[in-house]
Amino acid sequence: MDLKKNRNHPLLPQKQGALSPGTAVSIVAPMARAKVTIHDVANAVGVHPSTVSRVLNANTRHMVTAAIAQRVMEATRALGYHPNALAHSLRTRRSNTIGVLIPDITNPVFPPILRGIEDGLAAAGYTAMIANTDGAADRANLILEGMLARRVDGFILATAQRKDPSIDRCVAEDIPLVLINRTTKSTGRAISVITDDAAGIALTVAHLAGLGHKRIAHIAGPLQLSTGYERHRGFIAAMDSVGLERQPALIVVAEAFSEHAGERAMLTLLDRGKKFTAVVTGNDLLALGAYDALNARGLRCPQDISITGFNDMPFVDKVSPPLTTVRIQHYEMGMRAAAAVLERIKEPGTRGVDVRLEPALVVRGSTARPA
Amino acid sequence: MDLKKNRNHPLLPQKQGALSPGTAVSIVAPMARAKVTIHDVANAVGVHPSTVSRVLNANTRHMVTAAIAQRVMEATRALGYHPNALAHSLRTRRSNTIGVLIPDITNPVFPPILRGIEDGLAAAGYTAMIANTDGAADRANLILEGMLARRVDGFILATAQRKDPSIDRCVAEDIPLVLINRTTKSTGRAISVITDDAAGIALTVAHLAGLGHKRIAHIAGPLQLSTGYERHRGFIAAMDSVGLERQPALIVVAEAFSEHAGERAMLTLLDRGKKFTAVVTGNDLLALGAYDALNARGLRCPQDISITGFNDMPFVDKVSPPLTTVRIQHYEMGMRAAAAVLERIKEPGTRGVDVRLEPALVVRGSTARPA
DNA sequence: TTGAAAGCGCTAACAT
DNA sequence: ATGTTAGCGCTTTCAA
Repeated sequence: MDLKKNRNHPLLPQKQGALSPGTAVSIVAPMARAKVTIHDVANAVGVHPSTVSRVLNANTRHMVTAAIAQRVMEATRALGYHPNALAHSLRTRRSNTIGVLIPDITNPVFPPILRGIEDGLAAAGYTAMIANTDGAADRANLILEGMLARRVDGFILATAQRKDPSIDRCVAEDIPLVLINRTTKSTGRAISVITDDAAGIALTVAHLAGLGHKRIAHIAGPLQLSTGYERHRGFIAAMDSVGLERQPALIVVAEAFSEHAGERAMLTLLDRGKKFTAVVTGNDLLALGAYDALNARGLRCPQDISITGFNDMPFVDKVSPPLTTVRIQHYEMGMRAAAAVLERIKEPGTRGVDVRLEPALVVRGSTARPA
Repeated sequence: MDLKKNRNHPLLPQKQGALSPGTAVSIVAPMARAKVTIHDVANAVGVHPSTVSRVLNANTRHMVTAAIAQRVMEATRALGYHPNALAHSLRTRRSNTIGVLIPDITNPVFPPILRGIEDGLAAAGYTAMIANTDGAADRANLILEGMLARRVDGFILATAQRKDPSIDRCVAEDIPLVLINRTTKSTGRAISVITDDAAGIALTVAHLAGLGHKRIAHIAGPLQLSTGYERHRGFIAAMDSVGLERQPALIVVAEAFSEHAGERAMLTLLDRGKKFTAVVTGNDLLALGAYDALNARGLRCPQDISITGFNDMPFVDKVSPPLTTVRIQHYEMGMRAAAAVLERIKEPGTRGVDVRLEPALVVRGSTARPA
């Protein structure tokens, strides 16, 4: 508080503020503290603050004499000047920050996606502000408001529901918005960066059919999520296309993309009594849960039942048995999403183009010929 | 740009700014856009901006008449007012944001820690700003500067080296600082929230000794990290304390806490030719790498060699064989760290107290009696 | 090429 | 209880 007085009298014996607090701590304290502003730099050099500002800004630096620019730069270093991004953003209306919403960072699919986003953003001088929604709409809204208040320049949402009010909120706010991994029913002006989910599932069905499986079950993810929906749709289409009969009794929709839900779904499947030799699950977590159910029932994978996952999340090659799954381009997806928001920020007029990444089948130990 | 004119004439036929851009897009555009400020709310209600500010601020709300407060709140909603956190922070010098530096979010130990941090922070109205350093000091510094510029109110660092210049930087800046998971040599005014690493390792050594192992090897993490250092130190102390002879040839220091480094270290150990029946590794990633090495050499775990990890990171119970490891309190650690920064922000005078969490042994399938 | 002046949106003394 | 005033630290016309 007494520091501001200091700022008004730059000629007074410096460090006043740092020393006054009293306690012995001030001795231990390095110089630091005294917040030095563009103002201080200005009259250290003997120029006007606006000149300093010009020097500090890459695209206005050219309008100031090299000699002066030099002295300004020296002064910033000498005084230990550090720009205040808050003031900068307030004035320029750009925060160089992108809000990123994910369901839960604890889900292993997201870390690589986030790395892609962060790296893509960082390359352009932008920063990600990440938050977990736990799939709760009200929490998502709260977070959204907070980020809007912090004036993020755009959003990347990994939380999209097929019908999603918070997306409408962003669209209404007319702020650059990209949907990642999941998409929504009518994207409006939001653009999306996703995987071709149906194609991915088709890969697993073809693989299983090739192995000789006839009775293939499906544990679908929640259908209000585009991933759950598309993979389910893809399963049906693929079964038809390889000419396998699909039985309603062999399809169960899990209530979440989680291990626990996967286990329960598998148990349900088993309890229905209909015979099957393989199950295509909506993602790796579901598949891992299915493993647990199998163990609980004394069945073996792949000897008794083959299982496939989706995502190829980290360490899924290390579980027992190693999971046959669909590899998606996590990191690339993050990078593309970053590029997309950045581009929408630069060209607010344009619509932007949706990206659909190709998945690939990774065959491991959880699938085999039926007994 | 033309929007600001609009703001100065709140009585003019609204939406001017939104329409003027020309293109057909303006028709599609919802109302939004026109950034409404405290000012607009003020003269919609017919009061002074500062009154509106008082209403909006929880701790000044009591100084304004209930009736007026009511009308103000209605106006904010009617006009679609949303606070500008940037302006708020600039004025109050508090951003309600904490900078969080981690080595790499892709390392499965961190997500649960981050959740703890985020949840702890969110409960107090604070937000985490996360970034990955990849263990690179220069990258860390860049990020640090960026966050300092954004005026974060404090830092939580999971990146501490035992000797760490960026920590000195923060201390010099006199900004609340807490070290998490790892700590540093002389913490100065930084406080740390860590696990009792030596005690954790002692648990594994005792377990192995109890199983009858005599010749126990150790794959240590990098010794410039407190975790690597303390666990290594703990291993030596524990071996002495259970009365087992330790052979220098049975200790190898991995160059990183990674699977790859673990694999190489295990290979080195095997190549040295000294017999051993068990190996205590510095963390789970190292242990998983050791698995790979064993497989490559045609050895089996635990029949030929028992292996222990450290961290009990997610899914390590699902690998084959399920890993015996030391469980640390990831989430709790995050929570405590959040609480610690928050407290240091509230009481800048106090030193704060270091936290050392107790680890627990989790016995699974990777350890057994020696052959 | 540089300086002056105004203001981004908000809060906090200080008056009244 | 409310209004006045003066900034927070920066950028950006507009003049000179």
